[in-house]
Amino acid sequence: MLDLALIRKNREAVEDALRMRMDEVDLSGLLDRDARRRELVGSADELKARRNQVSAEIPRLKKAGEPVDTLLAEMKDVSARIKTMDQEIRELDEAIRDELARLPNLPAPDVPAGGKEANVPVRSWGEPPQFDFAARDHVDLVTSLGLVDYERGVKMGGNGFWLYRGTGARLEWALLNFFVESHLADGYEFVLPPHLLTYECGFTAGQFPKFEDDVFQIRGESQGFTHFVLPTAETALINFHRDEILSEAELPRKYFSYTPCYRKEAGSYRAQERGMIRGHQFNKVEIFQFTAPEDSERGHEELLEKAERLVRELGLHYRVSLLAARDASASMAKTYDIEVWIPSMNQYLEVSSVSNAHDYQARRGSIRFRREGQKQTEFVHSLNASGLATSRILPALVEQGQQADGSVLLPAALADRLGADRIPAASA
RNA sequence: GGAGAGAUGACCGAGCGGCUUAAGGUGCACGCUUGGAAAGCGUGUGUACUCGAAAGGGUACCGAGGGUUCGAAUCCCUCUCUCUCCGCCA
Repeated sequence: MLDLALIRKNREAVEDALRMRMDEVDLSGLLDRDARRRELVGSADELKARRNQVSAEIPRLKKAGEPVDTLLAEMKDVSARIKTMDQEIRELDEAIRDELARLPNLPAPDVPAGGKEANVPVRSWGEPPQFDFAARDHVDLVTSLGLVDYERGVKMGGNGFWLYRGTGARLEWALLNFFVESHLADGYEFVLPPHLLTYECGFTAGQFPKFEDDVFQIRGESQGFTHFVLPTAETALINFHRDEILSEAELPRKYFSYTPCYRKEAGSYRAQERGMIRGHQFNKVEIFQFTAPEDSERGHEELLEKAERLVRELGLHYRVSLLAARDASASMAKTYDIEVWIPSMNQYLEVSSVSNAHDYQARRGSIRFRREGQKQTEFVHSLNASGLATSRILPALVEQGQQADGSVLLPAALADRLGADRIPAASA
């Protein structure tokens, strides 16, 4: 959510920034409603002050035996007018909040305009592996090695699901453990949140109202939308401190979660994205920070470095891009993507989005802090990053690590956990 | 799922139509006191909107929403949540 006071003061600048993300921007309706609302609040408050004053007067006059009939009549009228005004104020409040809630975040000053094509390469690490044999793709590899069972996964969950089995399940678990231990070592607090969340959680995250249809919704018999299944742990973690006021000394707060992530991905199936590149359920460890505004830039770089380090320690070739305004999530001011190389697709795919929301989510969820000695509260900044999602790491691992004999070499970080430095070729 | 109880400020807790500017206590902050501390005494102690350059006003908020009334924490209605007991269950 954007700051309405900022919009009032710098309408032109805000509209220009929004145009980087929206085709049509016109805030005049919003500002008209805001002006009308403030005018009404002023008049209604005056009438209420009068009412309070007279209400104190009446029992005094009665006690003194003075007549109060004219006052009572006046107050009856005053109360009726207040009621009408309050009603209109409520309607305006709702309209303003709704309109404000649908506006995306302002891109940070160093974010390039444009869509995907305008993304800026930041750096890359390693080299794409060269194969002197016929390299296989991840679907072929994980299936023949007995790591992932797509057919049985689909039998259980339908299209878009898979299951990990045997060594594949152990590999998946080892990856997640590797991530978890890395964040613990860096002093992040481990949080295992509910997976079914209330509407309010999705609103705070910036997921709702715009993207209500992207998540799996749980509906009650008559009350409609009661919960949704989290599409990322970010939607849970941002709500950790919702409606709280933190002290300056408590910042930054650093958390991480492991959860499966559930997404509808309706109509997004592409033949190229078969396997586990885009499914309805995948595993992810999410890292999160709440910081003071002046520290969020540093926190953002810290999260980027943490996520990158994980990919590096897995020995995977990757690159980092700064996303252009229209390629990043609408809630975020600035986002880096870490993309890992998938040889069979001849393409880099996102394994981590590292984002700084500035105060956009904090405003939606009223997450504030107070500086030492200050009375006024301020909104915190919120930052999130995958650290990491496994559903593209595993394909990258098996494809980049595959050997001529059909086995797959494992990086030390995983070999230690699995007690073997390679996955042997399928015996058949 | 059944039955009952409750929701008041950072916390505990009173209040049950105008004597409430939400009593009293605890905590916290500052001051007095002290060699230092404790105790004691004093003062202060929320969130938000709005007007204002500021100083400072005004308004709202006693779970949420609506109603009755000149006036509601207090009366009425609806909803939500929490707790206790019983049942079922991983």
